[in-house]
Amino acid sequence: MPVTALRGFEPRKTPVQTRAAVTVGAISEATIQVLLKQGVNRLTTTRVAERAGVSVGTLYQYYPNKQSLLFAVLADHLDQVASSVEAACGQARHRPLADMIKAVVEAFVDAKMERIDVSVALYQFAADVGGPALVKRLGQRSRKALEAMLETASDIASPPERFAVEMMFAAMAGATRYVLEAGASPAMIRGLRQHLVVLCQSYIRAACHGAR
Amino acid sequence: MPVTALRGFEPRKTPVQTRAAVTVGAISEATIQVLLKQGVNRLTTTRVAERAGVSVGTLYQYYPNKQSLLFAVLADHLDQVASSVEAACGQARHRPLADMIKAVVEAFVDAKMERIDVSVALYQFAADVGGPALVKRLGQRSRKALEAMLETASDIASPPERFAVEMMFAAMAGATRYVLEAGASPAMIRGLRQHLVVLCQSYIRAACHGAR
Amino acid sequence: MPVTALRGFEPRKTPVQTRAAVTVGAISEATIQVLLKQGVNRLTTTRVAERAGVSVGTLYQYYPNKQSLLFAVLADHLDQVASSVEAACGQARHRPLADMIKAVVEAFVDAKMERIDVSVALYQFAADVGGPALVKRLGQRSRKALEAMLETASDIASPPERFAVEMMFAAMAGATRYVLEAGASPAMIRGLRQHLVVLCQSYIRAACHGAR
Amino acid sequence: MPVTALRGFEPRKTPVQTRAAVTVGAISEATIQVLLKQGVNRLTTTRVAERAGVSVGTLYQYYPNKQSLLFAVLADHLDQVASSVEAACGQARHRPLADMIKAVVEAFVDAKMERIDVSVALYQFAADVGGPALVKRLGQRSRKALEAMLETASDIASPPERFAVEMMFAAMAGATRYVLEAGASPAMIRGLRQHLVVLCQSYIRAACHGAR
DNA sequence: CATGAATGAGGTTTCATTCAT
DNA sequence: TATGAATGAAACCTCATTCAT
Repeated sequence: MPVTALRGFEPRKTPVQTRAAVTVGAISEATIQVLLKQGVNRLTTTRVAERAGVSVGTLYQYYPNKQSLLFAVLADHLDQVASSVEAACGQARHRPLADMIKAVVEAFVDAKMERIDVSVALYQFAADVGGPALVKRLGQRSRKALEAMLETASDIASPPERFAVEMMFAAMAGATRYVLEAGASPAMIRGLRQHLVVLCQSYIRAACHGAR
Repeated sequence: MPVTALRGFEPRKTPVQTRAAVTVGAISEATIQVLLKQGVNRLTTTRVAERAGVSVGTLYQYYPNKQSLLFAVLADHLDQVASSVEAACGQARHRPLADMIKAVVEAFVDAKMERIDVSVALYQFAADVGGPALVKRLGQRSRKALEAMLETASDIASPPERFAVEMMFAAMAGATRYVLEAGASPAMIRGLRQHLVVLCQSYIRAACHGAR
Repeated sequence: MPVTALRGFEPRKTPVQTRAAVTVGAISEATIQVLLKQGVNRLTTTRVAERAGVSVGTLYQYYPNKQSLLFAVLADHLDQVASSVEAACGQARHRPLADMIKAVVEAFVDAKMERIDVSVALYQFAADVGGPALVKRLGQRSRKALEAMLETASDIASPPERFAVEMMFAAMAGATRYVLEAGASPAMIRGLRQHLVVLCQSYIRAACHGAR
Repeated sequence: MPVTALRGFEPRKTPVQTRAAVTVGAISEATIQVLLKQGVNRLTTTRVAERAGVSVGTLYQYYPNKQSLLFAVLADHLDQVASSVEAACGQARHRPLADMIKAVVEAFVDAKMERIDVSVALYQFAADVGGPALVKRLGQRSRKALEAMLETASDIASPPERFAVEMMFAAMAGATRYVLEAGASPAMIRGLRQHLVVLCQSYIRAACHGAR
């Protein structure tokens, strides 16, 4: 499904030359800036180009249309999150289950919170731009990393079933979104981080028992 | 805070005459129809009016702008969900914790799934229209109902803290959204329903222990 | 020219019954209020009716269209001004020229200033509504009164020619408009009143000499 | 005060390329054409663009909204008038008072009459568009030029006070407007030109005496 | 007579995208 | 290759006016 759902969003050309890479970076950053300062509704290609210091024409050299631009920015962000999760999974191998979950959940939350404003801003257009499909892709990537990690847990007989891992991810991502969109105070974010650990730990433990 | 966040979305006038009430209903229904058949991007006030069999002018007699129309539809939906949750909380009083959670989670999921298409469609514009604030409000309402119910649980010493209840709701709502947006198959929805029960039960149990 | 220019602006029916007269008065007053509080661009028939405490339908019972309403309000105002000028002309008969002019100019300015806000507000739509023709009519009326008065001046051989009288009126009305639209301070209005007397006196005196 | 009153009417960008300059000129001219042929009420941005041979979008590249377009046209016209007055003031230096006044008044009237249709048409919307503030600015500019000229009059002891100069301008502009809006015949315009000279001469002479 | 819901043409404005320079 | 002027479809929204109740 992602394959079709995501078609047509890829950027137009890969920046091989340095100048091009700089331009693409500037456009990407400008998109986020405009999004933060003006909101989705005032996010226009012209404004992005202006802020990036290039002309609209140039923007369209790198992105075939507006959607592809937004898609790229969102994909970038989710990529970073996925990488964080994968890294955490890699480092937590062979440790007890509780430690594993803690490490992964905290990595996820921290990755999201590193730039709270951006995370929140991206929710605004995710739906328009293939966001769900991208998130699903992120979910799959994370699930695989989680599964690989859980295989190595030092204190469980059998790992939880695939669906449970996906559920855990869904709960983690969903609850985070909920809290962020509710206008997260720093205290709430701390609370989220702690409670999400407990939530995921207890769920996965229950899911392992159930799987026996 | 919702108070300010939601300002300006209220409908324009309350229909006093019968004819007017019919009109408002038709517009509301038409909005959902257009949303389902054409998607958010093709949802224009003109099209909605057309489908409702009234003129645009009439639409604007009842809704000051497009946002307020979408807001009303979303608010309606969330209201129904909140009512389901509250009803379930009311009926599950004085039962053991596990039963309570099961009842509430299933009520929530079932309310969302009653019209899956609508639920999914609403996510598309929720962010534009004060959705987060509305969802937060729904969260508060549900939390209160949950707390009142949990007070009466027959098998726990002390109820979980407020934040835990909110977390549970966040996880429930967030995971549901994730699954729905991923393009839920009937099998997945069944899985969601079952697993969400386990997830919430184990989390709340853990949260109660932690609270001791 | 006024005859054709003004056709179609007359109100629909003359209020013979008391209730009707009250309604018409309320609508008229409401028009001015809306004009003052919301500006020409927000002056709609619905809003006027609302403020007047009647329904739009009722408004249209008395005025065939929006223009006729505005026309009536403007005509009313100009009528009051014309009456003031005529009264002043009547009272100043058989006095020396300078006194005459003084009396008339002051009557004119005072009539305009009695409700400065209204005077200024009316300029806003005068052009759309046959204002110039109405003003011309006012000019003719005033000219006749002035001529009749000047005939009786105790200290001039021959009265000024018709055109000169009209010019005087034009200068008086025009300068007043200029000052009001420039955002008249009380000091400026006092200045206007005094200087306009001098201006008209010296002009008419010159015009009489020239006429000899 | 004009500074604030005029805010928001400035054009959007200055044409740098030749093509752009041509476009702006065409739009400006088209505005006048539409105004003359169709009247204010039928003056729409779409029609103006059409007549100018460009798309609406192009119009909005140069003028942020309809008002700013009308404002620009009005400002242009008033600028020409002001320039005429200034030029006349410059040329009439060191001449006797009567000559000065004659020169200035005739310059003013002639500037206005050069394109009577345009002058009259502009009155139609001046009020909506910051006209009064603009006219006030014109008044100030003219007053300064007049004062500088009057300083050099060969036959008066002391120049008239500031307010008198402003009054003269107000009377001149106001009377002209009155005559034009009354539907000036050529004969009336000749009359206006002559009488306005007398009016201003006699008034200023009186004002100088009064100032002694 | 009064009401006010309904009408719908038409106005203003935006913005993704193109293409001549 | 970069530029940015131009495009124009299409969106939102208003408001004078009518007419069934």
